[in-house]
Amino acid sequence: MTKFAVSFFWFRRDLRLQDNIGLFHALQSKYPVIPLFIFDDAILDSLPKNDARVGFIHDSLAQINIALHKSGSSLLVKKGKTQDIWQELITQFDVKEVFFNKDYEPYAILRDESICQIFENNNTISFSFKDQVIFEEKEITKEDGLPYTVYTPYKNKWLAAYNKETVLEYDTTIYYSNFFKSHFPFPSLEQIGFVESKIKVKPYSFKGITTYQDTRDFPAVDATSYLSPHLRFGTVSIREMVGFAAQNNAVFLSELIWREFFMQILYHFPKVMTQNFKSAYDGIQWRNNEEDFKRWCSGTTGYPMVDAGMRQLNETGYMHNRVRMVVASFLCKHLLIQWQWGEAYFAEKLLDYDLSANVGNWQWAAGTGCDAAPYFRVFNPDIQLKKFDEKGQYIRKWIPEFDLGYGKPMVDHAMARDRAIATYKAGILK
DNA sequence: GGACAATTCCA
DNA sequence: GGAATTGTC
Repeated sequence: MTKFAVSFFWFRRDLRLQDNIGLFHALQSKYPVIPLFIFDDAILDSLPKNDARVGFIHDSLAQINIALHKSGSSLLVKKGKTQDIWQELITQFDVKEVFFNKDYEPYAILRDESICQIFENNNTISFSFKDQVIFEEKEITKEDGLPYTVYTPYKNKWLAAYNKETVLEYDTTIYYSNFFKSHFPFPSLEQIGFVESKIKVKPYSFKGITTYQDTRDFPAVDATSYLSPHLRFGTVSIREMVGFAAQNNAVFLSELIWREFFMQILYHFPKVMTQNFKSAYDGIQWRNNEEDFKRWCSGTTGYPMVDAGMRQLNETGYMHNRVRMVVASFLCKHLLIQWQWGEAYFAEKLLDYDLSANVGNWQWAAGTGCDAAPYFRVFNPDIQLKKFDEKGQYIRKWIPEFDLGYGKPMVDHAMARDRAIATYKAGILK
């Protein structure tokens, strides 16, 4: 039996057809292109069966599949070990070329190296592209070529480089006729081994970007852009969003630059996944009390701002950014629980969970990170509440029993603050 | 005297 | 960012 000579486009965290650089190049291959997604066992095995992010991936793939039907094509969806799937595909098809967009996480880098070895052994040519970011890890560096570890100079360099660059939109639609004609079966979520979650990813809004600097500190005002899960899974193009932010809101743009800042930090310092960026902080004697941690997770600390945030997270997979800072500071400073515990909890719950941003921001809150909050900065959850949710609308939304007499704080603020500063002081190596 | 703003310290 | 201290009406 002769095998079809084909090319593949491999979707990973770029779940869109439009303005997708790897796909744009794939469709100009001289072979028909099979679009592929692999549900990777190495990632899925550790997730709960109702993980909302898997549901979102599945929904996004379904939309891509429907769009492909219009060109007489369809998405090939596989589940298993990525290596095994590719071994199987190269026996089924005469795979001439494979195109994909680069992913910069340590696991992804190793995985892609091992897959590219398979391609090489099969005489398959592979092409990878920068699509997920404006500037990748080695494009914005100090004059001596070393990576930045302080945000502001990184940002200045980033902006200067961006203004010089012409960022194009990659129109893939003109090449749709080069998709491989097919009607691959599309698996249900259950066939992937998951069930639907009550938690859903919301659509993003441009309005949230335009009003960002005026509304971002007030969690009761639902002015959130809800962009983050879409950037995480690539259901929008970063080029489009950066372009819009650059035109409309410099503060929002700055947040998108933080995203790339933390991505390059993770790339150059992969130890930050598990260890303090500042090793001088390794001597801090964390209390790491399990009962305290449970109260934090469940939103029953007795501090309304903290509890409302954790309940919003548990119920929706989102948490307002200001509140993220408050709950993170509370865990690390008031409870003296190491940031890794909070990081793991956010990783499980957040719809927009991204490894680089999660460890970057947790280490920022703990004070252990690069360009982090100073150790003596301890957010006062009650003052934060007064400043940013003056009428108590946010806390009442997530704590319905609030007016029925709310519980006592699990720790006294003044005591916890002094304890945190003293513990850090004693633990930070000179 | 006390309300509130500005300043300084916290490595 | 918060708390203590100092300044101002």
